[in-house]
This record gives sequence, structure tokens and C-alpha cells, in this order.
Amino acid sequence: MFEQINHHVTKCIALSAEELDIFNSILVYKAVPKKTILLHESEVCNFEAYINKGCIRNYYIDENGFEVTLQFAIEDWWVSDIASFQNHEPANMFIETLEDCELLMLSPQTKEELLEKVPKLERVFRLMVQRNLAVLQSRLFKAIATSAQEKYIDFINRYPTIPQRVAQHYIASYLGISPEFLSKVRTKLSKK
Amino acid sequence: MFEQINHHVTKCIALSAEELDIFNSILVYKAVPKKTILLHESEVCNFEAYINKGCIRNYYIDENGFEVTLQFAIEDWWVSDIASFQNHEPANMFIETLEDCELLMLSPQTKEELLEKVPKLERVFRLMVQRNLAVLQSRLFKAIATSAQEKYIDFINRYPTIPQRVAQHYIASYLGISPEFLSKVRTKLSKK
DNA sequence: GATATTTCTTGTCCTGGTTCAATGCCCAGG
DNA sequence: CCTGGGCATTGAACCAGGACAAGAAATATC
Repeated sequence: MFEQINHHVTKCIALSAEELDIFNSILVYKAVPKKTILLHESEVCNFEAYINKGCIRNYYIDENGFEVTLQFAIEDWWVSDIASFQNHEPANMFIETLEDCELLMLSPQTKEELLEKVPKLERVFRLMVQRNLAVLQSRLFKAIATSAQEKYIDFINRYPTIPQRVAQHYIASYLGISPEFLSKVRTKLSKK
Repeated sequence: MFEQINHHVTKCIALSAEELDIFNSILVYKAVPKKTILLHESEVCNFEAYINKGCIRNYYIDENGFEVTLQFAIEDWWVSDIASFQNHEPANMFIETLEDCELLMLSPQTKEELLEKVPKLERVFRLMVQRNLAVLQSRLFKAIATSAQEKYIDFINRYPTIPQRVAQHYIASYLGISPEFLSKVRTKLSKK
């Protein structure tokens, strides 16, 4: 059950067997069916979840009901609303499973406890956030500077397995275009 | 010289006088004239700079020469290409002073040294990155989901001092619209 | 296996924003 | 004091992508 996450963590930093044991003993396993809302806007997010198996998205909704998918997360990713989790403030996004999922969870308390017992992990979490930041930066850039077609091509290159797993209109909401237009882009591309 | 940055850091975490001394002794002061490129794309970023005074922007350029301003940074902010700095990989952005600046700089080596001597700061830097991430998330959302006019109104509410300090076309490139259209949005708003 | 529901496609019309060009403005340098 | 180069503004023509509607395809439900 823990091989995957241990491999994930030890890619960042070397840990002894005891440290890994502490780490694993603190994680809480949870199986969740698909279409479950893990976090609702304006709730405080009380988890950071490592995805052992499954697929999750988090998204915003604006006052007109317009939905923006912020991220798809699959195996070997973490999901959370970090700001809400960290500062115990209400989240401004939703987190929802798209498939049946197996998760390994931390709460604010257990994360605190973990970092106290294995301070080296502080670095792992910082690197995680940083990587996230880099991804988001390049995404913002593309959202602003490129056409719908380029965005879609870039998306399937970067996440080739996602299109087979999630409905197309979610991808449209990730790219910031209408589902109809995504469909048109796709037919245009397939004609080449 | 260090009051400002010390205040900034101790807002996050309590530090003893000795710890602050270590911190300050490691920082390197640097004055830089305006219009200086601090980091050029494809260089490795070797600094994290705290802005004691001045104004800086970082931006991407795509293959067609299209420019996107990722961030304006003023007093009490840090600038860097964190991914490049951390992983010693080539940057994909530029960092440029817009005014004469006074900076307090860390290099990868001195940051490492600092974190070793004052491990508590690890947390400060993580929180910094997290805050950055939260800002970027909400920005991506707005870039995708809102009109040019909304983006501009949101911008001046969030950063009321910036418009007086930087040229308008930089703001347009931050908002992801053309300078001409920003001008039209502004005249429209002023007529109300 | 039939039906209901959700998802995807296709077409038409419409709009927010771009591009290009012309004009005026500000101010830095001689 | 003039002059030249970047900025901002305005207008006209254009286009990428949105909104809406209607049908087709795929999935879920019983």
C-alpha cells in the first residue's frame, strides 16, 4: 500500500526505514467512490491527500455559475486547497473525485506531528508546492498568450492519459474554452 | 536597512535576536538602476531578492515575441525564478527592474547555509511559495473566467499603487489584453 | 433491451477583443 | 527651445471564440 508514496517521497530526499515507518503510520488510508465532493467551497479544507489510485479534479465556480477546472490529479499527485488547509480559512474551490479513488490522507494535526517527527519532510512539501507553482506559471502564460488549439495540443502532450479518463467538457473548462469550441478544435485537428 | 525585512520575516515566525543577526549577515545588499535585466531567459537564476525599495516585473516571451507579465513586485516582495533557482536549471522568464531598486539578495549557497543555521526559516520560505501559489491560482481563474474590464477593475483594487508606477502597456501584458483595448476599457470606465 | 440522461457534434449568428494605422502627447537629449 | 522616440488614444476592419439550438452518440438505469 505504501510502496508508491514512499517511492514518491524518497525521490526528493533520502529517508531511513524508521522515518518511513513513522511517515506511513501517520497516513490514513481512505477509499472514496467517484463523483464524491471531497471539499466544498467555503468549507475549511482539512486534508492533503496523496492519490494512490484514481482521478480527481479541483475547480472554482464564479458568481455566474461558470466553472473553471484548476487541476486534474491522478496517481502520484497530491490534492488539497493548500491555502485553506494551511491557514484554516474557508476554501474557495471544490475538490471532486472523477473515478473511484484510494487516498492517503494527512490532516493539519497529523501533518504538523509528522513534520515535527521527521523535519526533513518540510523540504519535500516545499518542493511539492514549488513544482505546483512552476506548473501554474506556465499554465497562466499559455492561458493568456496562446490560441485554443495550441492550448489543447499542449494539454494532450503534457497529460496524454487524461483525455481517456475524463469527460471532454471538463477539459474544456480546464483550457478555459467552451465545450462546443473544443469539439470544433478537435474535428479540425483530426482532419489533418 | 534590515528593519523592513526583519519585520516581514517575524510576521511569519518568531526569531531570536541572534537568529535575526545570522539572517541579516547572510543577506547581500545591492542597488540596481532601473531598466536593468536581473535575469535573462535561459540563464540559471542565482538569486532570490527581497525588494527593500523599487519596482520589478518578471515576464515570459513566446516564440512570436508576445510578452506576458507574470508579476509586478514592489517593496516587501521577493522576486526570483524559483524553479530555476532551486533546480539550477535555465530560467524561462526575464526579470527586469522598472525603477531604481534596493535589494537584499540570497544565492543558492547562502540560502542553503541560512536554512542550515536557522532551520525555522524553511517554514517562512514554504509559506512564501504557498502564498504565491494562492495568488496565482486566483489569477488563473480570473484570466480564464472574466472579461477584460473585470480583470482591470480587479487589478486596480488589488494593486492600487501599481498603475501610478508602471507604464500602461505593462499592465495590459499582465492582464493578457492588448494595450489598445486596455485604453478603450479605461475610457469607458472613466465615462461613468 | 428499452429508455432516459448525459455527452459530443455541427451549424448559425453574434460579440469581445485584436490588428493595423493615424494622431496627438509627453518628456529626454541636444 | 526644438525635436525625435516612446506612449496613449481613437477608429475601422476583422476574427477567434461564445451562445444558442437541435441532433447524434454514448452511457447509465431500470
